[in-house]
Amino acid sequence: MTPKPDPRRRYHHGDLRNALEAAALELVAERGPHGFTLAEASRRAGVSVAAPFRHFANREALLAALALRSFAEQERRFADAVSAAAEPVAQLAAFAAAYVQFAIDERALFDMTFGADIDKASYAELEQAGQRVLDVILAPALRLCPDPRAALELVYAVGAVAHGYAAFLREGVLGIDQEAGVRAMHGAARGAEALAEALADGDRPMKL
Amino acid sequence: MTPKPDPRRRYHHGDLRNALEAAALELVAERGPHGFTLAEASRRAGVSVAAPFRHFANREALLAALALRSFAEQERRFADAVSAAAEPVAQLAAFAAAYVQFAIDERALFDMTFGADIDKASYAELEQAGQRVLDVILAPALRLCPDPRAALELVYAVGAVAHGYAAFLREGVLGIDQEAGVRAMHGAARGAEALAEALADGDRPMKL
DNA sequence: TGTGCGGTGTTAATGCTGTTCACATGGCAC
DNA sequence: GTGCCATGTGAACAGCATTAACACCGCACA
Repeated sequence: MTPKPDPRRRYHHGDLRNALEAAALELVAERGPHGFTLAEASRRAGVSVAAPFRHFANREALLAALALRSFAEQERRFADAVSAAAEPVAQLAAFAAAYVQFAIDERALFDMTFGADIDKASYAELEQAGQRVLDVILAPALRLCPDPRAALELVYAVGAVAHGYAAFLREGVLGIDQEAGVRAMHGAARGAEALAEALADGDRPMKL
Repeated sequence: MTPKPDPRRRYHHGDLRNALEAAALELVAERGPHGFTLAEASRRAGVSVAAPFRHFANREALLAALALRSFAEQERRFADAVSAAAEPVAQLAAFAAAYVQFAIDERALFDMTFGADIDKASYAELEQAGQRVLDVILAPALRLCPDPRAALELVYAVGAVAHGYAAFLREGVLGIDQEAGVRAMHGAARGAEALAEALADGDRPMKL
């Protein structure tokens, strides 16, 4: 046998950090958002249960690292989606649709960012990364609402409707079949359009 | 010492089920959504760690019971809020505001219903109770959209924006001060109005 | 007024978890 | 070639959910 038919057999794993993150995502995908266990991830990576602590301060730190990756991936995807549309309203709708699409395609990654066991206050970078995700639609919002304060409100409104549909979909509120996903994407996109047109400057402010 | 300076000292607690639920809510309020532990709740109720299993099949069942209480309380509150408004659009806005208000006032209860460790599929009553919460705005939605299918879409859209703001607030995305809560309520209410007017029949369907 | 049964509690034990510690290994800089 | 340091190991600990066997005691029934 060559010395390493399986890289995990070596005393030094070589890429344990990534292996652990991958195993964690696997576990979340298989067992749900709380099915992740340091011990099980270690087992899958072929190392002892103490090994992860050389790479992460604790269990939460591993989850935080994954949440960071999730936000980065979201930012990338949503920026692509936004830049594929021309008009601000369409850009906001594209963002909302992409948000729901991400929750479908990368359910495990999506689950890391909300409701995971992460005390966000302990990870300042996480908050910033989360904000950057919403910053993706700041430019189109500003084209609709030149007042920065109003634009920010539009950003949050569109983010809220997108996140709401994604959360409903994830919880099965809209059903568990594939069509539920399609309805969620359409609903989110249509909701974003409605909010954009209602909150855009030039329209009358809503009564009360 | 008298035999029972503390009612919890008796061999039979008398109201352990409720005591455990109360302790669980206390723990979630103190330590966050995942700070709940059967063992700690038992300690606070003054019983052994095995006692809870006389009242709940397992840890998840206790959480499910609380989620059920949460949905019931939501239904009650939201129905009140809706019936306090006259016009359908205002009713939807009142629902959204009340939704966020609930997330503020009863954070622990709110946390039980989303992202808790409950496998909803195992608790059919939970799904029904969750649906009933949204049914609260079915009547006003039907007044705006006589077509039941369109009305349901409006229900989900308003629910999504309300839930999105509540989730953002809970995660600190909108800030952690009291004013963030106010902004979330206003945003949710305004978003609900915008969605209601955009999706109401008689208006032109959104382009695309 | 006794009596026994069932619901509700206890103790003890199991196996899993996160975390820490002292120690082992081995690749890389010198 | 040698020694250092990052990265691994194994053993240990405490806390957790869960189960099983046993203890208590109030209430229905005689």
